Amino acid sequence: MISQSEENYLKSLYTLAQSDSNGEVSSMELATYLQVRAASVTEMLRKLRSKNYVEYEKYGKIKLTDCGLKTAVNIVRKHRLWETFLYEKLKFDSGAVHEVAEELEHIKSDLLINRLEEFLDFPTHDPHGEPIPPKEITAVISPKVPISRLEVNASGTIAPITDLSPELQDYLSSLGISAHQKVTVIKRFPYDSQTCLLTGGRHIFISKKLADEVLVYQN
Amino acid sequence: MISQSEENYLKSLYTLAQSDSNGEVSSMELATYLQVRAASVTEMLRKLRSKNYVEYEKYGKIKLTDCGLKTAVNIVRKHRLWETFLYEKLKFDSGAVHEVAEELEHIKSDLLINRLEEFLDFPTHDPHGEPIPPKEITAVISPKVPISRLEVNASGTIAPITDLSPELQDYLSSLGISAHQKVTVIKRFPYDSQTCLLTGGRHIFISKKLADEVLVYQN
DNA sequence: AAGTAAAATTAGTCATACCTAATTATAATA
DNA sequence: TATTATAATTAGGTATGACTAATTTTACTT
Repeated sequence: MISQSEENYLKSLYTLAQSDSNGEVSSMELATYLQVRAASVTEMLRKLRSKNYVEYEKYGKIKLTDCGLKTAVNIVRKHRLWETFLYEKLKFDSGAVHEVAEELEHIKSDLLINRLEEFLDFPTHDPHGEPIPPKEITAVISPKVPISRLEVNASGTIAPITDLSPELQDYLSSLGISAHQKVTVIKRFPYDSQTCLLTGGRHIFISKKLADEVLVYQN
Repeated sequence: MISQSEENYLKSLYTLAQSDSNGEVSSMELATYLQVRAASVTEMLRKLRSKNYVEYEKYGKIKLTDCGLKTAVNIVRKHRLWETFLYEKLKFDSGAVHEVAEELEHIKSDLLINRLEEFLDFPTHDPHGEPIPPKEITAVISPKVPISRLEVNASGTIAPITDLSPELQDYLSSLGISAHQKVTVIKRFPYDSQTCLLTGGRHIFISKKLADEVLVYQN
């Protein structure tokens, strides 16, 4: 899981490379921009390298990897969509949107940002006139597993349930379970394999039979 | 500045006290609810006490102070307003709103949450039917100071500028400065007291004359 | 080519927020 | 009342992400 700090470093790396003439970013530039010390930058670069977000050798050039670039662009995309929301819908002054968007950009939900984009009617530019990068075409088909296959303490996101029987859909909805919802397995009782889930701040108990039917994306 | 964890503890304390018959919350209950160990709860309680959010003696009862209660209610308010937004505007399933609202509730901007409430047309209940607490009547008149009085590294939020001359308002807007905007003093040059501000990710230089005129709320 | 200033790195420290293991206090029960 | 189980606390440890101070490397200048 990428941290807020890591995201900020990646975004800054990307932003600075864009505005710099040569496209190269130094540690000092990063440190000044992020208002931290050079030593902190060095440490973070080592971590980002270990996670395959940047390439660099010590005293050498800093370069985003493909993965780092994708991640950075995605944060910029989120930032600009939130700025647009604040300006267009909440009537913020254009000067005031940045600060709040700095926080909102770190909210981790693809569904959220895609729905927000749709809600804003697919804007192409933010209030400052900067272009909003398009959605990453993630043709990654994440494998689905039944809840019964999730281990205790593991989490998953409920997959669309439209291909289940209407009875089952009703039952799930009455239990308070719906698509896109994050669930965590709290406990499984050996006696009858009853599963206790934590979701939406509540505990829900489901039978083995149901847990075999409902699929989740593992996270 | 209150941290995200501190906010979560306060909110949980409030929520558990509401649902419990006696209104008393034990450390173990908190630990289970927050999915942390009892030792972590003890530590956090000591910290919250030192910040005057809770009252308690060791091995004694836990009780929110006035300030702790206000803070907790405010987080619940933000949570429920965000849930309403996700459900009403972004067409989230009601089961899926909680998880994302758990993150959104920690965004620190009074302006944001008040504008969101207005945008949603002052809803009284969230998608689960829970009441949305009203805005805290904070008759606290925060003192305003001119930017020239902010020390280096200090931050402030630009106060409404409508009582300045139209010329000055134009000038500020051309510099990219508007009300509600957060600014940080990066540097002040002794020679002419020119001030360098960081705002919206950009550096802006303003004269002593201007810095004397523009007022900020200190944060 | 040598000297120096700036940039980058390393080593060691601190605060936050979690953890485990061991201990102490409280509450329930025989 | 003595025992015992549960709850709460303390002590000590980990990872993150910042810091300062000291050192090393690079790059510029003469």
